[in-house]
Amino acid sequence: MPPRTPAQPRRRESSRIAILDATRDLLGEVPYAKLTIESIAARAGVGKQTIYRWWESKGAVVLDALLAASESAEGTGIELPDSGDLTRDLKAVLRATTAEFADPSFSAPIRALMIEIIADPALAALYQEKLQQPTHQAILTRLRSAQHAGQLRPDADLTLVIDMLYGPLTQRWLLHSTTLDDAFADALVDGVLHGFA
Amino acid sequence: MPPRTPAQPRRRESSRIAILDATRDLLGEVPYAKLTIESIAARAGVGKQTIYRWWESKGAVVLDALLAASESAEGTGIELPDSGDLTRDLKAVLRATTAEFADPSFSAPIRALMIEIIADPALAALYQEKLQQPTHQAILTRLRSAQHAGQLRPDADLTLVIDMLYGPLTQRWLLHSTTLDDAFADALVDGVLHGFA
Amino acid sequence: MPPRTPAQPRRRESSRIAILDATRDLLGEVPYAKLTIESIAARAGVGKQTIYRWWESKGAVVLDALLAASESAEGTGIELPDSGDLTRDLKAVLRATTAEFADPSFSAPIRALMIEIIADPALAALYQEKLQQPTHQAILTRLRSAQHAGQLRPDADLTLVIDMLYGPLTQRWLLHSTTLDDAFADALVDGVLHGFA
Amino acid sequence: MPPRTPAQPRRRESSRIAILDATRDLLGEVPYAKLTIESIAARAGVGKQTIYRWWESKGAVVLDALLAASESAEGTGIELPDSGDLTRDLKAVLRATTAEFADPSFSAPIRALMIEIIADPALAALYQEKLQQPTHQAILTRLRSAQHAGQLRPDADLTLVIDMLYGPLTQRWLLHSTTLDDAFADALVDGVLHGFA
DNA sequence: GCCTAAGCGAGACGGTACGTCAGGTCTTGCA
DNA sequence: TGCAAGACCTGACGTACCGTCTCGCTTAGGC
Repeated sequence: MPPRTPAQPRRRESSRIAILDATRDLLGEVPYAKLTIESIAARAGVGKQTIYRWWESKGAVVLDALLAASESAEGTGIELPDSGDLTRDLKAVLRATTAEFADPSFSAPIRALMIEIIADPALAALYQEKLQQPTHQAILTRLRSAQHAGQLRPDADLTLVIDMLYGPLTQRWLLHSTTLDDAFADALVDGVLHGFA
Repeated sequence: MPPRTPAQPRRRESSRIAILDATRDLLGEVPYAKLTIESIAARAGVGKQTIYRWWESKGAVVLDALLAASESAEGTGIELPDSGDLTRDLKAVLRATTAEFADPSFSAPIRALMIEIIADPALAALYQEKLQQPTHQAILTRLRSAQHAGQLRPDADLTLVIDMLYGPLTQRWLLHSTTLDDAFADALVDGVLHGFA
Repeated sequence: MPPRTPAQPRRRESSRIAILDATRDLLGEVPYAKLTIESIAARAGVGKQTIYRWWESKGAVVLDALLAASESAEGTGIELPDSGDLTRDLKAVLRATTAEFADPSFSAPIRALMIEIIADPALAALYQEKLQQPTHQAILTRLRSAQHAGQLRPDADLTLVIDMLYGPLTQRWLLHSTTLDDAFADALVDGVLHGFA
Repeated sequence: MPPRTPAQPRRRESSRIAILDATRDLLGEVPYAKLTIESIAARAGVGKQTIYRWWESKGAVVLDALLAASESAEGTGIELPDSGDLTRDLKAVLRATTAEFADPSFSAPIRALMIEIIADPALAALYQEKLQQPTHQAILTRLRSAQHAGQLRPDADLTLVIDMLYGPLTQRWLLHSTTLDDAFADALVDGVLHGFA
């Protein structure tokens, strides 16, 4: 007797997409507190159970929605500019991030995700693996290139560098600081690269 | 008719304290999502209306609860050690913060507050003024002293320094990163003070 | 110190009435299977919880709705005609019951209640006490009068007589028998009074 | 090409039996409200669709389940005792019915069926034809024999007699009356045969 | 020291969303 | 092609809290 196929669940792709689309739409329309499972299901034309069947929490849906968006946006992968001048390149990247944070249609969904992540370690792990890691990889590549070019100390902890670049930025953004602008991005890059002592 | 006295609110102090105590207790016992106004009122032996009368939101109650705790803890004010060696002093401070973050009974309430702040700019402003500012003031004092001693460049943006010290730390903590230890604190201080270029 | 009043629940009468009215209205409009707690609450302009707070089950609501209707209808109490001729009086009463059973607006609610009662002994007890007992009382009075007049045997078990009058009637009605008419009512009365041997 | 067989439904007998068995089992185990199509399908190891394909409603399944049970029990047909004494024979029959009603494993399924019947005229017709009619036939036979023997009036409406015997009994049983015992059965038979006037 | 208005505990209320359950339909392989 | 398995949309379930409201009670000023 042939091994019976374990009846793998025949998930309906159209529903999956409708749910993620609805989530993204709603994130742009209503304050996050109003983003309910019911509203997602209604907008997607889907039963609530279908959401509960495939996602563990609302945060997981939001993460997936953002993931789908970023994947369709990137295509193959992200790459940082490499002009040979590390300072200039990093400033460009951080300024871009700053601009994204300033645009609610971009930042609102991520802010929503952050709220879920902070309250849910499991989701945080998923976030790091799926969303953060690709970005970090791209920056790492650029930093290594700078290391080879002698623009960064050979023993520099590149992970730490990344955190020192993004930590303060994210911090100010999450806390609704008004002083999150290009000047700050520039000063941050300078500070990281030259130190203060 | 005599001029009516302006009827200044006769708030009951014992209820205020009971509410803040109950909030702090519950933050240590249940996951933040389970911290409801009703549970606070029940635990405090207080009517719900009494909470709604005096606080604008659950976040405001949480902020007040933490405020009350920190005030009773500090007494007059915080002061950083000043051994003359800035590096050593900052490492000590960041290691202490790291330790606090590692202790759930300490960090859970702040994490809860962060969730509220991220979703509510008004609360964020209150947080910066009431809770963050005193701490930052203390660090600023220490940094200025270091500037005078020539251990920090005279033109250093001290606010930026603070963000570069705390941003990465907070970031890792909020995202449940496992690599948040003394070594990281030390490397962070070294990175900020010496730069990587 | 005076004994503290035990804070008896301050139930809102207007809601109670709105719920019972809505229940009765719906029983006349939709098939019983569609009578949901949610539809009652919506029609009554009331939160679901208000129903769950004061009634144990949907059946209890239905019973109360019928009770309220019958109370407002009767006023003080029911009384059977007493023409001196028991046969004639009983036939009149059973024919009236037959007519009620034939009118859906009358019988649909009771049919609904029966469904609940059959599945719930507790509700059955309530039904007997609150709805059935008054009717039976009235018939009992008439039967006793007939006993005194010598139209019924002195040792007749009047409760049994009532069941023999109403049991077959109800039975046919519940089972949707088509042969439930005045002729049946008449024959039933004759049968009960004279027997078949 | 051979003439295509006209695709008569190839119903799987084993599934039919499994469904009826599962229904009967569950009726004895769980309160009727918990008897769902899903639970039947799961217990029978059958897809829900198979039930929907062959039965119109849950009530129809229940009816079939009881039908199957009674058929297997009886064999060819039921017959009442005929001792020559109608009173004695009827009392024996009604006492037996009373005993059945008192045994939940016997009466629970019928009670369930009653609930469905009361709400569904179509099912009621089926019930009368398939389950009730055979029993009534048997009683009719016995009553006719009594008529010939002069123990019943020649003009007695035997259908009415049956209803007068079973109506009160069923009534009390459905309404969970506690006073449903042998004494009641006996008094009922006496009442039907001799009347109360 | 009494009077009176406010704060207060309690908790009912109209709502919204939760997460679950079952209904009845549809789809996908297996037999 | 009948069937098991189970995903799917639908809609109701009973619960938890929301923020508002109404009750008496208590309690602190102002007379």
